[in-house]
Amino acid sequence: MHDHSDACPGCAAAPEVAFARHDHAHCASDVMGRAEVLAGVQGVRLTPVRRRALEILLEEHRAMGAYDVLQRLAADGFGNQPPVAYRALDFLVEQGLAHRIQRLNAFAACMHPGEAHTPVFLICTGCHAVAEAEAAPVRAALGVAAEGLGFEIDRSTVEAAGLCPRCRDVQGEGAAA
Amino acid sequence: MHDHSDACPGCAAAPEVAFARHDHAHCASDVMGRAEVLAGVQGVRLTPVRRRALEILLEEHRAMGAYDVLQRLAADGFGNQPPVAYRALDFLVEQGLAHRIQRLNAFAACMHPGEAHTPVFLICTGCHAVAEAEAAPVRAALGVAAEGLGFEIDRSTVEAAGLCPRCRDVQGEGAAA
DNA sequence: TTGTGTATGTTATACTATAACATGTCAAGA
DNA sequence: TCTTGACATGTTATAGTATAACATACACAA
Repeated sequence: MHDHSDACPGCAAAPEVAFARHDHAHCASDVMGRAEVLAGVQGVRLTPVRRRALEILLEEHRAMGAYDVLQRLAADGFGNQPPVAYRALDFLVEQGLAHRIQRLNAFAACMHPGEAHTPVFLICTGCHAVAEAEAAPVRAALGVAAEGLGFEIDRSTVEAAGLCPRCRDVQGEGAAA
Repeated sequence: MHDHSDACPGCAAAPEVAFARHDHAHCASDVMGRAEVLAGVQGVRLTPVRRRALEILLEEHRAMGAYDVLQRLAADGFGNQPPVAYRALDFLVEQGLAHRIQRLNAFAACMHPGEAHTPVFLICTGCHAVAEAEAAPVRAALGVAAEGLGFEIDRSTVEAAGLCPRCRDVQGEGAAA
């Protein structure tokens, strides 16, 4: 587990600790702060329900279904009908503050808000953590493949399911025992 | 539009015509033939409902929702409850005869059965055609990104939405006019 | 023929998502 | 101040996607 002094070198800034144990609360507050700033810059409003939805995603640090988020929001006094959650989540996705994980029909907080990216997602099937990985080389390869067919890419989804370092170790121990 | 003599140089074998007009019926029967052989080799049964589901996907040459397939199956005298379609489609996916397109909650026939692959999908938002593109370089890049985080990839999904050559041309004309 | 495994059919239900409309909030301009 | 308009939230209702559970049928081997 790494510790923090001033700037958070955690999951938001350093991909190599995405799956490592760390003071995620710090990362979360760091991301929240950046979200505030971004919303101001982009001229959109990070209203209570939207802010809370983002906090929930950050607290969980994993992909959550819209109905899971809804339940949490309702518990906090917000509406408890599906559109409440979907609207907040759609807003976050539009503003680049959250991502939709197609494979899971779920949403996860963006750990790099403001860096205008479409990341590659690594989804751990053991602990359901989701990390964002370096996407540029993958996109480049994808672009080449598409170009060969005369296809013009607009948006793309790259998601990998597998085991994060910790879950892999645990499984290894289990198999060894 | 290319024509065929004996072996089909069409969409199954030549990615560069995936989006080109061609005698898809030929490709379809070619793929069906290979599916028959594969089923035999793998010791599984390509039963009437499974075979018909694959034919439907091949005829359409695009990603279809399970309920669309179900409707077609029911019209052909098979059961008309969701599990009928899902079971047939799941079977096809398991055997590598079809692919699931996460982004669309839909299924498409595999154009390269037996080549044990997890392709990259190019989904045209204009005509809804789906092509399978060269995946190796993309996977390699993805593997590198995952390795950097100590993540072990099991399965991955790579899907790009955009415009196929024909739809791009049509749109270009529209914009020019 | 009788069991065993697999496939199919059916009912019911769970999960995911959005359309449509009512109400509320807030700031800019008359 | 009032009004207006844009945006946000809340609610009802429904559409779309997927699976659990159980009953029936069929094929093949013992």
